[in-house]
Formats: sequence, structure tokens, C-alpha cells
Amino acid sequence: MVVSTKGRYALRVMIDLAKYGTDAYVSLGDIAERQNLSEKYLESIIKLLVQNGLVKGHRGKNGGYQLSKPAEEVTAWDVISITENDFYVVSCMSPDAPKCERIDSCVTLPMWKEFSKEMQAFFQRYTIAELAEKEK
Amino acid sequence: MVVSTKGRYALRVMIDLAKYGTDAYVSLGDIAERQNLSEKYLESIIKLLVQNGLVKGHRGKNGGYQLSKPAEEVTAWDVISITENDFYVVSCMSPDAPKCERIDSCVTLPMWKEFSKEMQAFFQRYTIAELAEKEK
DNA sequence: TATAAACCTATTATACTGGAAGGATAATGG
DNA sequence: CCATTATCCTTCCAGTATAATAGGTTTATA
Repeated sequence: MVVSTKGRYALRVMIDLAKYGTDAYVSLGDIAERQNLSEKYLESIIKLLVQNGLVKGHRGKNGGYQLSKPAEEVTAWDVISITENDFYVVSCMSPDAPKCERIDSCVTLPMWKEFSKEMQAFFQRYTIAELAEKEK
Repeated sequence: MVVSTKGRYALRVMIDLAKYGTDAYVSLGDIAERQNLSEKYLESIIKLLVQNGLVKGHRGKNGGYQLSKPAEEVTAWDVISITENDFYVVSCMSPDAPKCERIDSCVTLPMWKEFSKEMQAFFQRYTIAELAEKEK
């Protein structure tokens, strides 16, 4: 699978926050209920979004979550590149991959690199705002 | 990872066969040695290629493998879509996925579908012949 | 007929995914 | 000031895929 369940759920969380979190914090329970997803699992996902600055959490009564930035400024790429642990086309393109000796002679590397760019560009064309608007 | 080690190795096998298998069978041992890969692991990979009609094997002395079709007619997509077990953008797009109830209301599905097409088209633009030629 | 090769069947270690459980901490309303 | 609500944190678990390894069987050729 190119994009895991985690990534899909993360997108749904972001879209939910874009719709319901404009003037109040949205509790995880509300999101889980609306989206019909496990609250406990969402917890681990939204944690990633908080840690990476896409979402801010507020504790206590009437607490919850909100987008840190306007939904127009967040792309699908921003979201799934966080949740997908190793979102690289091939393992040798991961920053912490051992240096490959075939790097200069590898005939497929240019192909992977080109695809990598296309993939990023593709998902950067979709903003959370756009996606949220479709969900009327 | 979008494309696994298995997929990369499979491509290298195909490229190797395109280069060295034009007028004789190429033994797995030779491929493994040239490509510096585990022969035993390659065995399980080339098996997939045989089963899916991309490669034909010939037993016995002086046996080995050859491409079933001209390298010009085989694309990178043909190869990696075989080795990558679930090469779908998201799990709900797998043919044996349980039917999703959100299918009509899902705002992200069109995005996944579009990407799926782009991905396939991208890898179909690369033929084994082209890739093999670069490897001089 | 020995040999070289494909072919077949298991097994293994490691890691990731999807998810559940339980508790600690913090902010708010009454 | 205190109970409530909600985030935050750590740990665990089952299932499955990946990347290999091992050892044996069959087939064709020189």
C-alpha cells in the first residue's frame, strides 16, 4: 500500500478540523464519533499531527484540537508525509539509508527520483480546504 | 516504502536478462553474482516473474532464464506491479477489500484514483530496453 | 550418467500496521 | 477549590509483510 490507513485517517481528521474547528476546539471524541473511527487509534495519529505543528491541542474542559494554520495553507502532502513513516519511493532514498555503492551506476535511480518529485507535486496540489469544501 | 527491495531486485533481474540473455539462457547464479545479490532470494523473485509470463526458465545444464517478450515491450510497471504485493494507493482500492460504505461520500477517493492513474502511467513510460541501454 | 541448473517447500528474524489499555497531567466551570 | 473533561504519555498486543536462508527434488544436456 502506498498510503496506509493511518494516512487516510490523518487526512480525515484534518478535514474534520477544517470543518468544525474554526471557532472552537474540537474534542477527539467528537471527531471519532463523526468519522466513525477508534478514538484510541486516532489519539496516536493526532499526536503526530501535533508534534509536527499541523494541529494544536488544548487541554482541559472545552479543550480539543484545532488546525495550527489555515486549511488553505496545508496540503495533503504535508499530512501524509508525516504519517507515512518511510514515504520514500525506494529504501535507498531514505535519509538514514546506508550509502549505496551503486549510486553512480544505478540506472533506475533517476526514475525513482523523478517519480518521487511527481508524487510530492501531486499531493501538494490538494489543500485541506479544498477537500473539506467537497464534504458538504 | 512505495517500491520494496523485491521490486528493485526484480527490475535489476529484468535489466540483466535484457543485456545478457539475448542469445543464451542466463543462470541465476550469474545474475546473482553480477548484481551482487543473494541467489536464494532472487530465486523467489524470479519465480514470480516466471509465473506471470515475463520470464521463461529452462532447466538442466546450460539452462537458465530469458525474457519471454522483447525488452522493448516490457515496462517498469509490468515488473513492479507483480512484485509489489498490494500496489494500491489505498487499501480500499484493492479488489479484495471489503466494500466501503463511505464510497459515495468519501472526498479523498477521487484524489487516490487520480494518483493511481498517474503512478501507473509514469512507470509505463519506462521500458526495460531503455533502462538496460543506460547500463553500458 | 554425472552434472548443472531450475524448481519447490519450509522456516526464520525483524519490523511495521492497526489497535487496545491504563494512567498522568492540565485547564475549566461551577 | 475541586470535580470534570480532555489532552498527553507509555506500554502492550496480534497479525502480517519483508528479506532472507536452508535443503531437497526434478529436469535436461554434454
